[in-house]
Amino acid sequence: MDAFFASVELLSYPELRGQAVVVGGRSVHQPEVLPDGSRRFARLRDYVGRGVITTSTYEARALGVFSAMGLMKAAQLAPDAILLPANFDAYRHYSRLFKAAVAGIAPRIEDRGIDEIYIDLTDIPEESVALGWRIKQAVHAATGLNCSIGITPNKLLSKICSDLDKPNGLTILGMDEVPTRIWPLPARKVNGIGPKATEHLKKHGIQTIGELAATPVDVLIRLFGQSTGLWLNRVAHGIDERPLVTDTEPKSISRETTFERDLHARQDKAALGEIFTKLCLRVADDLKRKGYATRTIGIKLRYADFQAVTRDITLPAAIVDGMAIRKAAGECLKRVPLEQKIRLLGVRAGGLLPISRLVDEHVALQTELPF
DNA sequence: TCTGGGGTCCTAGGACCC
DNA sequence: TCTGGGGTCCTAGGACCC
Repeated sequence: MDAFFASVELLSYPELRGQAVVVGGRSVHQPEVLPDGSRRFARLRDYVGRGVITTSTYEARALGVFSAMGLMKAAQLAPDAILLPANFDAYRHYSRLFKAAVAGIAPRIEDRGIDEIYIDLTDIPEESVALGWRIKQAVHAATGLNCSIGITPNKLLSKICSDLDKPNGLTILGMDEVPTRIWPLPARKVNGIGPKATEHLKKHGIQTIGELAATPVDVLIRLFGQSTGLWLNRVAHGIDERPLVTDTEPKSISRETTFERDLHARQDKAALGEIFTKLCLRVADDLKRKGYATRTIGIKLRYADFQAVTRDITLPAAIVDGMAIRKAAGECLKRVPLEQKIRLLGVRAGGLLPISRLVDEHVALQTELPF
């Protein structure tokens, strides 16, 4: 989906179309409705506090303001940009709508988060351009939103191609076009090559996917290790045999929060304790709502210097209860240094077991009892 | 007042078991 | 007077993605 969060907001605030708009920050900058019915919006320059941009419109991107950028920094680049708070319930609603619209045409879908999917079009007997536009029109009819699509032989190439013609793009690519259309692109465009790998490649004179393809595989293995080296060689040639995955069980459920100001374990003990308990109860609530029990509880701290540490503990039996989570998380907390001030605290539940299966095992156990 | 929140996957070492 | 070879589980950290 194109600039998904911002585009959903524009459905509510059509007068902002064509302007630099960003979504992010803490939710204290709701638009104000004036007596004449018009709305007054917060500007980036008015924002004070921690937070990042989650989405910016293409007009804001033109000013150098992108996702994950700190709001204070973005305010320096685009002080007049409109700032809207995130409204996740609305985004989840439109996410369901667009996925349902696609499923009406092509039911084999892999979820890749709130605003992305892979679609298996293998068995749909329709020419790709027509099919692509039919999907885009169905999505627009259901949501009023635009998306960008790449139709290619595999997930790797489709992901790259979906990005080539944004916004409202449709790119179709065959294997024979990899040298002409993929090789000129920066290696960073490959899903899985992030900032670190990009830097590493650059140090060895590799900038484009073509240069990566031209690098002997044994060189890549020497630089990146066996598995990453082989993988880099394959993706550079456009090869990707990963299947579409239509249903997956979650592996972990977590909640974390960054404080308005850094807190200290001793000076702010009461405040931290309250936040900690709240996080545990929220995780418990999420578990219950989604129907999972957990056997591994973990915590995460981020110190004032942005260094993060994690600790976790695996219990002999699965739990769901909030206070049991709090107790296990408390054990983890004892193993972490607390001299430095803290900016973030998080609680995670791993080793998830669907409660239905847990009950089944319990029943099975009972029926096996000899007495 | 730089740097959110929710995830997945991988690596690597140590414990432990057969 | 020299210490195997698998396998799994647990823990911590880090890269990466949306």
